[in-house]
Amino acid sequence: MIGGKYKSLILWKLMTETTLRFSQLQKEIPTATPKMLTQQLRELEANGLIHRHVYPVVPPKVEYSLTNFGKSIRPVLESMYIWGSDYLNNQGLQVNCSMTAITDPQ
Amino acid sequence: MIGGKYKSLILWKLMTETTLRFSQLQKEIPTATPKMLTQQLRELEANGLIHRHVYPVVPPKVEYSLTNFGKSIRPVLESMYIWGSDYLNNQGLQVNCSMTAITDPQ
DNA sequence: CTGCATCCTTGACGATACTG
DNA sequence: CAGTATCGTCAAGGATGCAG
Repeated sequence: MIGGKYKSLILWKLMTETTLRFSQLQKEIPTATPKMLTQQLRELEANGLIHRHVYPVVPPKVEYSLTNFGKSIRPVLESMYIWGSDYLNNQGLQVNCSMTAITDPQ
Repeated sequence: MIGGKYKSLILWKLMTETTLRFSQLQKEIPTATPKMLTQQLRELEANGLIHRHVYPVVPPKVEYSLTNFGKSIRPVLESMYIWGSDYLNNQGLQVNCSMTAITDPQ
């Protein structure tokens, strides 16, 4: 369920923003191609973690938000974030909250 | 750093057992081939999460244990375990603490 | 703007056999 | 007992182009 490369980051962004458009997610996660972003968003939706709201307008507008089930994993992501922050601080590094900081550099 | 398929499970086993031999880990994680188990153990060691103690005896005896750094991720694994358990309970399922329960069935 | 279709590369992982 | 060596597969992910 959390197998994808960007899923945890998507969820993390949605934790703090409550609602995000597709283009906003692209800016937040520039390393993810549109294809991958779409794919992982659909999988998160299929697993009931996020909700996809399509506005029937031109140009298209789609907003993503967490479901209650999605919100339930907040403690997990928080503990991961805390652990990662502590680790970086011990290394004398800054937490920049981007891909390179939250995810694994290895 | 936690990219491998069995790493979180290895760490989890070491959390409760404090020290485990290679053969014990094989029994605990039967789906992992010796090759994969070795590989992931070496990576965890390289990342400073576990310690590998080799006894110079015949037949060989190797024990694995958590380093202090490895112990520091306990809160992360615990929150994941709690979240997973809650989810399974809501589904009316039992927690069996094996691969299929802790990791993602998807 | 928000995707989908297609092709391609890569490396994680599995299977099997062998060893000090 | 605790691995190593080799080969093979397969699917995740990237690049690019097109579309409603």
